[in-house]
Amino acid sequence: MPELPEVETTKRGIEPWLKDQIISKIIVRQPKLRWPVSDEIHSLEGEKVVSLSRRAKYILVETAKGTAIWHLGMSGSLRLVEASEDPGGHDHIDWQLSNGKVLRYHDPRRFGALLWVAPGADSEHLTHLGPEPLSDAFDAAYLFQRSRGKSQAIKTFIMDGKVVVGVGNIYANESLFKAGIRPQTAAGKISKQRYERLVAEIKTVLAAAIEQGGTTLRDFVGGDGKPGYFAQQLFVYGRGGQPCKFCNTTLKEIRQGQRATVYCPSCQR
DNA sequence: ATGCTAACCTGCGCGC
DNA sequence: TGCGCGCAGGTTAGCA
Repeated sequence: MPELPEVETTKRGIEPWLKDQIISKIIVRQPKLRWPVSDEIHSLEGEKVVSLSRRAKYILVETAKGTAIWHLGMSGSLRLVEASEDPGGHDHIDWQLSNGKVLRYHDPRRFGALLWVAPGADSEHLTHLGPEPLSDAFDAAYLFQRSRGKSQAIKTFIMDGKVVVGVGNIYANESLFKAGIRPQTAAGKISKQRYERLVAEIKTVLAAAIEQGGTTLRDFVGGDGKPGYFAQQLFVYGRGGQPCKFCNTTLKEIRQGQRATVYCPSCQR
């Protein structure tokens, strides 16, 4: 479930409990995630957590003996639990901490990952990523330039992590609605002016969702175990066949690259 | 190079 | 009540 706001919320939620703590022990009950969990992850045992950071939808936990990189996939969550709390189904990984707490990774679909990279090394997964959507590097000039000559639909274009990271299916739908752009439009045919609007809406929508702790759909919980409250503010995602909140036109639902796209045929041109 | 499809995996809701 | 089908927040490999 996690999109960028959920990942950022998770990172902020667990950071105070992890930073400067010693990782006493790492228990991997199920190593078969998106990529197998390497045995080298155990080199973090006994190490102090120096810092946490986020790049795209990855959470990086740095120690002197290497960096752990979490990805939550579609259904993953990370939260702090008491050591006395028994693991349940799909609780694949525990990090026992020196403060007595346990960082517990839960992921029914196992599309997530826990990677280990050596100190000072770069992960292959992070090296070819586009700019962060909330950074100054992501602007209309950049998107306009990157999109010239592309016949690809604007929606799949902005969901491509090599173009810009962190724009998942929910926020791609929402920002295209707010920008008034039809999702099927070829990226290469969109004017600089319309990209100005789109970039502004992507930044606004993501920032607002982070502010409110992410979007809760089915089972997401942030690092503190509390759900987010953005879901009721969605204009199009999950609302196919229902009336547009602006103009009352029936929202249309189509598929683009096996993902649901919902848009307003009247507001989005 | 570009852009689309299938695949990874489990759970849930819906229609019958 | 139970069963089968379709769908779900992401990402990558492979193919035309």
